[in-house]
Amino acid sequence: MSTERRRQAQPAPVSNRDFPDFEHSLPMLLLRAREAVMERFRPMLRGFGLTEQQWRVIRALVESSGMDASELSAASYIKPPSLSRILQNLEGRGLIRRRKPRRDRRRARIALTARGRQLFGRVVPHSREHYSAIAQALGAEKMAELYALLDETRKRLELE
Amino acid sequence: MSTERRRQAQPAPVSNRDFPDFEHSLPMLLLRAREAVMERFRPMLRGFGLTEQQWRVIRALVESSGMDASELSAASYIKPPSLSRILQNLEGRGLIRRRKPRRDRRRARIALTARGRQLFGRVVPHSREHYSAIAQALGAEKMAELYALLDETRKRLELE
DNA sequence: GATTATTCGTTAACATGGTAAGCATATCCG
DNA sequence: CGGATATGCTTACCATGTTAACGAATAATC
Repeated sequence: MSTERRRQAQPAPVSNRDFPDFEHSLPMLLLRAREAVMERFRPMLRGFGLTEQQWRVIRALVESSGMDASELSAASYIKPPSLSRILQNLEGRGLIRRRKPRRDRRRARIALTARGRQLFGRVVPHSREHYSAIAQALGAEKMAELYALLDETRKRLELE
Repeated sequence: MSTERRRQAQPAPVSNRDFPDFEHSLPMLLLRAREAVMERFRPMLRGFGLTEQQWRVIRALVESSGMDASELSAASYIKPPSLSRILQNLEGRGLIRRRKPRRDRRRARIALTARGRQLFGRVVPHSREHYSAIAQALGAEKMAELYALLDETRKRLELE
């Protein structure tokens, strides 16, 4: 870091006080932190032919043996239009299955196939490793703090 | 939940312990927190015909009167391919300008036009309002904690 | 019970994310 | 010098994000 010239007088060029510096805006910090985490997962998932979002869908499905598309959308935090495309993809690959309940034929019950569960089982150990590495890099304490803060942040901002 | 057959012999249905619940994985928490914040900004930006990313680019440019595309990419946290398209868009609307330095004609100097700066000026007050609302909802204290934690998280995870 | 309003999922249209490859220009180095 | 390498940006391709509108099916209202 030999270049030290960027630290000049700068008569405060427009951006100032209660408008946070670009580098320090909350959305930016959240984005960068998330990117730092995901950089570790993506290559691994890609090795299994999965995107981050496809993996989110599979994970959500594992925990409940079948849900409506709406529930799945909420659980995976993927909006219906995106989810719709993702499900087409996963169905085409035989990882999930869609059924139409007779009583309400607007809905679609989504469930993992055996193939889907099997893939999940193959990915989990790798995922686990990354989580461990992250937990170790951060320390259990800061990790817990961060979790709590993020959750409260979301709660306080969502309702209002 | 009348169907109880999925709980068969299966050597522990894979998902458990040190593999965090889906709802509580770090990437998920970061994503949801960020979404809670951005939900407030997007409609406002949309009112000015801007996407979140276009706004990031403009903000980055305001703070420095001209940068190379690479610097801009790093500053706005948008990868070169996306940035390239965004710049075409903004240039077409007369919000930014591109110039080719003579000494290195691979590079591209990007700068805001007067029109671009003007738009920035019109958006800032609204952006400020949202930031205030967020700061108020969270409280200055938690806000500071969160900033520090996020920044440290990123640092610890990026290098390794 | 026919009309209206809601709901659920999908498609459409445009913009971005992510990876790989392309192309031009600069730089290295024998 | 001149060919091999590296750099800066763009294109290409596929997947997803975001908003709006659509279509089928159900629920609500009179």
